[in-house]
Amino acid sequence: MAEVTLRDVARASGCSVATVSRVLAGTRPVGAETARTVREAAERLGYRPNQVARALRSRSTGTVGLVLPQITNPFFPALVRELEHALHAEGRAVLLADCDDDPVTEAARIGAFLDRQVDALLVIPVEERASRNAVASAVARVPLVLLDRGCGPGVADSVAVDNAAGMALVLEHLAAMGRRRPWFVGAAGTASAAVERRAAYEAGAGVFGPEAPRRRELGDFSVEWGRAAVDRIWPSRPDAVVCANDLIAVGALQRLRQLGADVPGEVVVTGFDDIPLAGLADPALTTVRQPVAELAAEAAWLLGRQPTGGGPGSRRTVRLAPELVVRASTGAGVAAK
Amino acid sequence: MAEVTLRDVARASGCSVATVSRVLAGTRPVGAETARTVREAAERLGYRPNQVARALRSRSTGTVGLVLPQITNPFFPALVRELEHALHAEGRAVLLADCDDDPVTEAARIGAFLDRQVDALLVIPVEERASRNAVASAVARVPLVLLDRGCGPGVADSVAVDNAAGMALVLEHLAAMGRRRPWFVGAAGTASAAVERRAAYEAGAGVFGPEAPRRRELGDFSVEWGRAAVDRIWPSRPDAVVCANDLIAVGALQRLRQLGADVPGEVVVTGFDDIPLAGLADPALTTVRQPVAELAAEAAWLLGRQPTGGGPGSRRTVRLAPELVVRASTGAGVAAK
DNA sequence: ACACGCGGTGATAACGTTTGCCGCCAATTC
DNA sequence: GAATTGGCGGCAAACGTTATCACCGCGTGT
Repeated sequence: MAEVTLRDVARASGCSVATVSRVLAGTRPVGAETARTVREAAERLGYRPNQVARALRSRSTGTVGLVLPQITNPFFPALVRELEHALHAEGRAVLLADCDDDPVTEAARIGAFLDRQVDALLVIPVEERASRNAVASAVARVPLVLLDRGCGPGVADSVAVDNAAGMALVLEHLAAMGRRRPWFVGAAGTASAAVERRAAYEAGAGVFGPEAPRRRELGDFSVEWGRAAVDRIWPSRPDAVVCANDLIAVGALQRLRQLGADVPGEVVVTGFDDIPLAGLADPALTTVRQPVAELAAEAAWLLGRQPTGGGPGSRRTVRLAPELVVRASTGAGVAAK
Repeated sequence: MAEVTLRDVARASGCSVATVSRVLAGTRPVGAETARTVREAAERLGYRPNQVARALRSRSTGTVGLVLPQITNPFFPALVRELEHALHAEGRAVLLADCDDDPVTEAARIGAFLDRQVDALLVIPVEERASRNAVASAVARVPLVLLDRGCGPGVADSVAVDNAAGMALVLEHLAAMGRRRPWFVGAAGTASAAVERRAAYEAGAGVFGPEAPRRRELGDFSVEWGRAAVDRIWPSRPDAVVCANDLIAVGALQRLRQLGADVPGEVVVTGFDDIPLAGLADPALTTVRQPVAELAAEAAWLLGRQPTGGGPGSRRTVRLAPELVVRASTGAGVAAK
């Protein structure tokens, strides 16, 4: 009932440890008859290879560390799920670290994972600047890919949604619906999603007139901020509120309804990410869906094909195309009402 | 730049590997002067102990496997967060497995974790019956505690919220608000949360009259079911809809509003769990808050104090008290309106 | 016939730690 | 002054695997 080791199987099948290892790992050709005997003995004894010993010898743990800012951020669970599945499909296990949105904790967790000899790291950095050092030093030791958020240019490979394209989809949709006075509610700070989305708004809002790009309020990525922002912009009567993510949009929606505004008649609202909450809001939120499964698959793939501690020469940046999901908050089904 | 090992530190500090190991691990008294030299050398070379080697030798990986049905279930992220923090505080890393609500996957993941020599397992079982075998066989090899859901009596230690007490709080609240015709919308199936909550409703609804315990509809734990259930029960005009979890309640709330019902005036709605969504619903949902942090702390503690592969003698079952969170869906602040 | 190659196998040395055991030297005890 | 501690430190054996090397026998090419 204790631990069955290679030795035990070897003894039971009358051959050497080396041979047993070889037949079980299929690492080198071995006699058909011997193979059968060995496999049978292994089966009979219920042999399970000790992954720790295997890892020590082969210098590969079959483990990747997943480091993220806050698992409670509703965008992440779906991503984590897809990553877990993608990695498990390759036989790799996932070590999880929740950083509590703190760069110091993040650095500590990355270090701990390195000590545990993870084969690779998947990092969703907490911050653009504050995370850079930890990421940069980790990148020298294992394959690492950045997810969802960047960390400065040339630091590591990264895969994320094309925020600019997503925002462009939103603006295009608004223009097509005849909206004229959009207002942007975004997030301050240096996180790449925040920066890219507000830059894209500024770049694309010109079609609504020269003043449009300047109509923006910056706070953080929270429901509370969405509510507060509406209080500040509502007096100037926008006919569209473009939010930098779904949480902000949900807050905006709530406050607008409290103020008696007609959504989507008088003013429409859009989000970004398409978290589960978006479809549940009332009215359901028009938003930009991130291709979560593809993001995960791409990240996992990149991780595999990356030289350990590769030089700074060839950083890849993958940007995946998002998709506009039109729901009631911009008038879908309004005609039928 | 490569791997700095104990040997290197030993060479650099002019003493043996054994001594270095001892000063770094503090496992045995060692000369003050030697200790200083060694520590200095270790620091200078940037020595980091190889956890894999350590694990192989000491037969402890400092790793626990966390196995859950679906990370995308909005109740879990908060729990995962607390567990990760609690375990990390003890220096243990967390391997994560998402089972996609499938008992077969669950068994596979548990097996994989065992092969990886996890020190312990934390399992939120997918199903009461289907998960039993995998859990029972794992329990023989490592400390294991069941979380949130049970898995049959005597299989393993478990910690969960006191569902009966939570439901009692709800019924008490409804009675105090003068409600007379409650209706229960729950989940069929054998998951312990489903069973216990509906049993508690049946047991406690007697105060609303002899018919009350029988006024129930059973489906699953989803928003869609919440919507559908309302369509079935609304014709008989309940003045309270008691839901088995927040997702159901959110669906019910949506449908009731679509049907033009006045919530909370005409009919009140309650949920269970207090997921983030609950506070965001409109009207905000009265619900039963699970003590997530305490659940996690208790589970982590139990895990530590459990003999490896302990006999079936002494299974502990911890039930933590929930808390009623009263919000607008049962009329909080209504008087002020 | 001889050398050569090659499929199949066994010993054995790693991988980087922890730890049991033994020996050394100084300090204490009779 | 010799014997007995007891604190410190080194040697070497594990932990369970994989990888390297050598070996053995047999078929093949010249």
